[in-house]
Amino acid sequence: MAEKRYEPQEIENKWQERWKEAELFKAKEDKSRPKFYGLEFFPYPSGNGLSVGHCRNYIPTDVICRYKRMRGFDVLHPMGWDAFGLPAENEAIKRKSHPSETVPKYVANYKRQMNLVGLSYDWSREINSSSPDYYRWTQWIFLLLYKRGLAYRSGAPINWCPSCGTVLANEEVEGGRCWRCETLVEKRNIPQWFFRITEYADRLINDLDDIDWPESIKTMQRNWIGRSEGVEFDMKISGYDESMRVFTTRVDTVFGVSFAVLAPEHPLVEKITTPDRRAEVEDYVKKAKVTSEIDRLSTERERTGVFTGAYAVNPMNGQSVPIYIADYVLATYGTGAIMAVPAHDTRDFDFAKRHDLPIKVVIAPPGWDGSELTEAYTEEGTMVNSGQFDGLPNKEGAKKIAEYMGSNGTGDVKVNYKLRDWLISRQRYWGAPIPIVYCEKCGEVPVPESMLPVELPYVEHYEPSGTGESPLATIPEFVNTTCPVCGGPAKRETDTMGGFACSSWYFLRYASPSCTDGPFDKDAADYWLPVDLYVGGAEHAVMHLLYARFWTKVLHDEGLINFVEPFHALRNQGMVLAPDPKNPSVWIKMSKSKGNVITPDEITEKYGADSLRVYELFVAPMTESIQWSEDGINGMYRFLSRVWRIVQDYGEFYDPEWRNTVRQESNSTPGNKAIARKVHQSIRKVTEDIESLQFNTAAAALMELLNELSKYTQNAKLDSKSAVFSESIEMLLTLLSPMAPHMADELWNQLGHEGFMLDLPWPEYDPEVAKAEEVTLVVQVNGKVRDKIPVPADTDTKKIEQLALESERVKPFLDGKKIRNVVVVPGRLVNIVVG
RNA sequence: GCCGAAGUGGCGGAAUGGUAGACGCGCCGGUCUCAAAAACCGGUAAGGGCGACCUUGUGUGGGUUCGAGUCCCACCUUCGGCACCA
Repeated sequence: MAEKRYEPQEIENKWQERWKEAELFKAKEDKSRPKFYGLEFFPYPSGNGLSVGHCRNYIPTDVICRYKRMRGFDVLHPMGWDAFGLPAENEAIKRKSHPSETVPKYVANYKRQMNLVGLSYDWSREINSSSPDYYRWTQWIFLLLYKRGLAYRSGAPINWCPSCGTVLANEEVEGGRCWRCETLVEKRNIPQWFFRITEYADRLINDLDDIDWPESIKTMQRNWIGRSEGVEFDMKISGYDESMRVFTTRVDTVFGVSFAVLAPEHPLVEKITTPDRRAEVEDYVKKAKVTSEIDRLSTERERTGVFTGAYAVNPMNGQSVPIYIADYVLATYGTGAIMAVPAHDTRDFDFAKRHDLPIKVVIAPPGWDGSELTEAYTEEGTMVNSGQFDGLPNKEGAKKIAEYMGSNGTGDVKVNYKLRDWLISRQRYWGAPIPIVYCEKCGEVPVPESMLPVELPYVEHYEPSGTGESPLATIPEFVNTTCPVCGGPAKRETDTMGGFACSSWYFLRYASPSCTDGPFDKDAADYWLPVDLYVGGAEHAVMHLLYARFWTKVLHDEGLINFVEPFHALRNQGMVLAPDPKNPSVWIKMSKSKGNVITPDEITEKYGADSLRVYELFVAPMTESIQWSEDGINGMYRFLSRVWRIVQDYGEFYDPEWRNTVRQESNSTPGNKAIARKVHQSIRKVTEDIESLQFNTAAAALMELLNELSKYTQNAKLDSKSAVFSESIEMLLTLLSPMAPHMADELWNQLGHEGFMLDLPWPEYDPEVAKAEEVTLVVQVNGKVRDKIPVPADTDTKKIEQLALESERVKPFLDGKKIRNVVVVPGRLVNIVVG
């Protein structure tokens, strides 16, 4: 047989064409079979194209989808484009083009690259969030939220990114900076559209218990929502007919209040400040306004604040305490006012020290001798100096005080959240227009469903104005319209929705991507959803992954779907790291801006897509970051070349009818028996590993199988068709096919078969064949290995013990010592305990 | 500071409480070759011994157990997240 070298470039393109012609990856809705919906975060198409880093996201899902297909599932594995939004628009600006031109160009390139890697997407379901067919339904869902009272316009202070020229949601601000461009955000007061995600806070926390997500992401969401239970109560302000309402989670410490604090922005500040304090207070308020955002970034912040001149009364003991304003109290959380208990809160303690305020202990630490505290005591303890509550454990005291306050009307149990409503307006061009018009007579009017989509007009100059006004506001033909209610003159809302609106429901659209009478077909959504496995980066923990859960719950409440969580299992793939060109000993994330990108194009050109795929699967568990290594790829190329060669060298001994005789033949010689055993052990191992997403060890198992098979072919001296060899090579190719699909299909055809391995059933292992006949008995003395004895797998305990004690290697260690115990673990080891 | 994840050869990483280092990379030696590359075969935790073997070894210190990389306690380090949320 003429030896053919393994030239992946030749075969890969051929098979990609054949897969396409056969529509091999088209999702079938058989419905008599189980379904599997595998999904990756849909990317925004960038001009930089895909790197091998992006492939780390797509390859594992591709393997599991191909595997599930062979397992007999109806598989949905779609791909689409997060084409609306800031990243796409910024990129077009940078390249002095228009997003409507750049997006299709970049999409075509992404698609080309994805096919190059052999990803099994059903392209008949491709979606694009910037297409009117799609965003029409984004607008439709906006109106649904509006109808349900979950979308509203408000003038609360919001975060403004001066560089992006738009407002941002809270989730898009990281450490006081814009998450995209790292510019410091400013506070502005511009009326904006919000989604009332806070209404779903409790459900968003509780339902986390039912989904298979990384614990770290769940924790991040819980912390972001930040539920805390406490008590809200009134403190009367001396000399005024006013009181300040405060929130505390430590009502048990209320007898230790030695001052109270208002946020600088609190409306009461103006009213209660005494004339002699006014100048200083106003000065502080002014400073707080200007510097608070920047200050927040410094870790060692001073606990500043000023006295207002007013006093508040502690409702529990009637004591008057001074009221301060301080920027460590936030206007946006709770009531914007607190009771301060320096003895039991570290911030209040610092403030009290700095301003010379009393520190009164009311929760005694265990063994407390009455001395002064050197730092706040925030742990549990016994209540002291707390009137009738003295002597109670503080937790119990908290309950009693809350009850007492409830009964006399001073306070109530209250739950607060850190979560703020989701700000959706953007003063940018490239997004779905918010479907609202403002009529002089009728006021705010939603655009009727029949008039959707509100199309985004094409404009030459779409750059952000930076004034807080959307670029759409400069287009009279867009702005001026008629009121859908009264027909009178009206103006359109000119803000667009942030990109996270588009991505909050796209996974539903794939179920019925061309549905025209709704965002999706209910039956199709109920069949395919929820997503069984969702793979993407962890950076979306409190953005996309939170928003999508919220929208899913709203759609469920409207009766449009029958599930409440969109993504059953979630995994975060690890990053691909490459050396920093500025400092090659440092590994950093592969990115265009750092100049260390490797493209799949150059790698497939050199080694082929299958080598790239196996490399990214093998090098580490999918959730770990990896250090890119071309030597590593070459190793995978070598592995695949050896698979290739074994078919070239021994393919003539392959018999497609091997099933008839294989068990007989495999029992004929020890060599046959051993390789058959390895084959069936490998089927078990690879199956289990793919099921549990441990692709690295699955690939390692295939390498082991190949190593054994190579030895077998060298020793067996094959001279005619062999059922044992045939089973081995067929199983090797089958198990390899989800990871290296091009090579598998090529060799499968070279062995004389038609069609695609994807259409084959996944093999089952035979436990009888996989069973080891002989095991290595490890003999330990006091836990140290002293001998290894091969024994038949079914040797009984007594015999094992006897063999161990008779071992020549073991004897010297028993010499002159008393045997105290012999532990026998059948099939594994013996431990002789001497003393 | 709080929360989360993780520390294993030269490197990436394997190990239901039961032979630590599977598999791969790199390196060393060999075969083939005029030579090199490729390919193939063998070796490769550290220390000791001619050797069979022995000793040590999974971040540190304790503990539980016949037996601990794995479980428990304390600590150290790295990475990721949050950033005064009362």
